[in-house]
Amino acid sequence: MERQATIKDIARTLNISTSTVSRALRNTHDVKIETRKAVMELAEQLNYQPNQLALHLLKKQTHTIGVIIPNLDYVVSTMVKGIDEMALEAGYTVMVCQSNESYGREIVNTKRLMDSLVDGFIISQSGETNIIDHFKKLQEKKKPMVLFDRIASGMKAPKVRIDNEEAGYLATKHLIEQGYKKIAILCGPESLELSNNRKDGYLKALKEHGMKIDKNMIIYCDFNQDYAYFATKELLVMRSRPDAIFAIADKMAIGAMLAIKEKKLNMPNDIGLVGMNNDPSTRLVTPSLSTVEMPAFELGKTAAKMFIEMMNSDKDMTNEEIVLRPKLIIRESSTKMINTSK
Amino acid sequence: MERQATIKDIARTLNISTSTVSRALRNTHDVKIETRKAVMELAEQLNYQPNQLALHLLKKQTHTIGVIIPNLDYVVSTMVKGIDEMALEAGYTVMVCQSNESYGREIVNTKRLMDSLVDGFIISQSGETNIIDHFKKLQEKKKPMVLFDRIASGMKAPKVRIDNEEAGYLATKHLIEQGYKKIAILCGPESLELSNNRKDGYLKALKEHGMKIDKNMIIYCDFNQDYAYFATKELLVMRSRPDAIFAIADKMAIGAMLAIKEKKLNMPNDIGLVGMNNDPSTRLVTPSLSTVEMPAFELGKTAAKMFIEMMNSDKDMTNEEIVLRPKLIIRESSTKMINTSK
DNA sequence: TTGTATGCGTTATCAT
DNA sequence: ATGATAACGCATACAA
Repeated sequence: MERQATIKDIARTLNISTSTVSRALRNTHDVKIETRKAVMELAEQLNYQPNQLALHLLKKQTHTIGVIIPNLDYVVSTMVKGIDEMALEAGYTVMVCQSNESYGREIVNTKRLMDSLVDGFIISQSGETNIIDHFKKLQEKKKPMVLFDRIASGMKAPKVRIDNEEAGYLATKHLIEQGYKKIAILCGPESLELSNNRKDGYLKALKEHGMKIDKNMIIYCDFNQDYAYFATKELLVMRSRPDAIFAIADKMAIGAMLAIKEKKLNMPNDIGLVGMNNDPSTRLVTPSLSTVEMPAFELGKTAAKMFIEMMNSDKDMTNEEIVLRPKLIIRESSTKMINTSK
Repeated sequence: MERQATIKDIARTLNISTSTVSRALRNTHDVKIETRKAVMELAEQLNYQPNQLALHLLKKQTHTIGVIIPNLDYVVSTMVKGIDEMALEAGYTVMVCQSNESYGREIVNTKRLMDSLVDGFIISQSGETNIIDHFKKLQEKKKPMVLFDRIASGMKAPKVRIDNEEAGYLATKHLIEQGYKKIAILCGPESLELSNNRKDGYLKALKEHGMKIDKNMIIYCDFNQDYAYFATKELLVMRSRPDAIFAIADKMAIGAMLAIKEKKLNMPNDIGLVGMNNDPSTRLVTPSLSTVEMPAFELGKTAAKMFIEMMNSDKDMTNEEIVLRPKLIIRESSTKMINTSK
C-alpha cells in the first residue's frame, strides 16, 4: 500500500499495453469485454486511483479555482460558502487566499495561486488596493476571472455584485424618513468602487429629499472597527454634529456605536445608526442595529456559476454583469418614530 | 504571450539542449558563464516561469496543505489565518475545505483534497463526526497529518490543541467563586473529545468545591445558536433551574442569552453566563459576555509549523502533542459580586 | 480490438 | 561544460 498503483502496474500484471488499460478504465473506444472486466477487477483490487498530477500536466488544467478575498468576516465567509458549494457541484476545488485588506499580501497571494496553476480566479479586492497591475497580469496570461462584490475598477471581466447605489439609497432614505436631519456616511476606502457607489446612493437620497450635502459628513474610512470608532469620535465633537450615521459595513457601525455610547448619546433618539451586511452580531447589540442585508451566499454561488459557465463555453462574457438586490432591515438603532412617540 | 514559454523554447532559440537550460536556470553544476547569461536573459525576456505541474509530477508533491475545518466562524477563521501565515512563510499553499459541521460533507472534502493530491492534511473534525474511517484512510495512503483544536479521538497523529479541561475548570471555578450554586454546562456534541474534556474540567471544579453533580445540568448540544437557545429554554423551565450556565462556545452562549432574556431573567443577578472563544460579539452584547479565550491564531500557526517540521524531518512525530493555555476573560454576564453589592 | 509511439515540462543520470 | 536519454503517469493519434 506504500505506492499508489498505476496503469503500468495493471498493464504489466495483465500482460497488455497501458493504452488498453487506459481505454478499458474509461470505457472509451472498443475494448473486449473480458479484458475490460479483468482490468476493472484488478484496478479495484489494487485500489487504483488515476494520478491527478499526471492528468493536470497532460490537460494543462487543474480544475481548481483561486479565490482571492479581502478578509474572512461573516459576509465574506458566507460568500465563500456559496462559491464552495457551486464549485463542488461542478467538480472544481477551491483555493482561498485572504489578503487581510493588504495590498502587498494580495499580490503575494495572486502570485501564489498563479504558481499553483489554478485554472482561473474569482476575485474580491482588498480595501487597500488601487493599483491593479497584478490582476491585469493574470489576464495577460489568459487566466479567466470573475470579479465579485468588491469589483476592482478598471478591469474588463464578468462581474457579480449587489446594487451598491441602491444600498446607500435605502439606508439613507430610511434615516431621512425617520426624521434625521444631518446624516453622515462612513463610506469605506476611496479606492473601492463599492464605497463610491454606496456614497452615490446616499447623495441621491439626500438630493431627492431636498437636503443639503455637507462634505464634512462624508468620511472615507478603512474597513475596520477601530478606524470607524475614531472617525465617529471626531464626527461627534464637531460643532454641528450629525444626528445619524450610515456605515457601509457592520463592523464599522459597531465601531461607531462604541464611540456613541462613550459619548453617552442615546440611540436612536439622539443619533440614528444603520450598518450593512446583517452580521449576526447586529441582532445582539443594544440597541439592535439596523442594517442593509445582501444575499451573500447567493452572490458567491452566482460568481462561481458564472466562472464555470465561462470555462465551459467559448463565448465572450467580458461584459456580463449580474447585479443582486440588497434589502433594508430595520431595527432599534434607527427607528426614531416609535421611540419618540412613546 | 498566448502560451507560457518553456525550457524547450529557450533551448531551441539558443541552440542548446534543454538540460543545459535547466542547469543554467537553477545555477547548478558548472555552466559556462556566457551560456548562463544568455539563458537568463532570454528567460527574462520570455517571462519564463517553470511549470509547477510538471514539477509536481516529477517530485510527486505539490507543496499544498489540505486544511479541513468544521466551519468558518470567528475562532476558526483566526486559526486558518495562523495556518495560512505559517504556510506562506514555508512556501506552502493552503487548500481550505469547511464541512459545515456535516459528517458527509467532511468525507467529500477529504476525498476532494486527496484527489487534488495535497501533500498532507491539517484537520479539525466536524461536530457530527464519530466515525473516522475517512481520516484513517488518509493514513493508510501515508499522507502526513496534524490534528488541531477538535482532535479526532482514536487517531494516531501529532496534535495541537488547547487545554480543554483547564478551560472548563476556569469557567466553572469562576462561576462558583461568584456565588452561583447550580451551574449547568452546554458542552457540545458528545462525539467530540473536546466536549468531554471541557466537561471534565467543569466536573473537577464542582468536586473541588464540594458541590454536587446533577446530570440534568449537563447538556450535550450542537455547535449552533438555535440548538443552544432551545436547550436553555428547557433548562429554565425545570423545577430547580440552574443559576449559571457555561456554554463551551460563544455562539451557544448567545443562544442561551436569547432564551434568558426571553424569560426576563436578569444577567448576572438571576443567572450567570460564561461562553468560550472571545468572539468579537461577546464584547458588544448586553450584558457583555464573559468568555474563555484561546490563542486561536497561535494555535493555527503552531499546527502549520508542526506540519512543516514533520515534512522536513523523518523523525516520528506521531506522539507529539502541543497544548496551549486558555485564558478567562471576565465581563458583566458573570460578575455577580459587583452587581449585588451596589 | 489492441499495441506503439509521442507528448505534457521538467530534472537526473550517464555519457561525451 | 554540455548533450542525449529516460522518467514522472496518463491519454491519444496512428498503425496493425
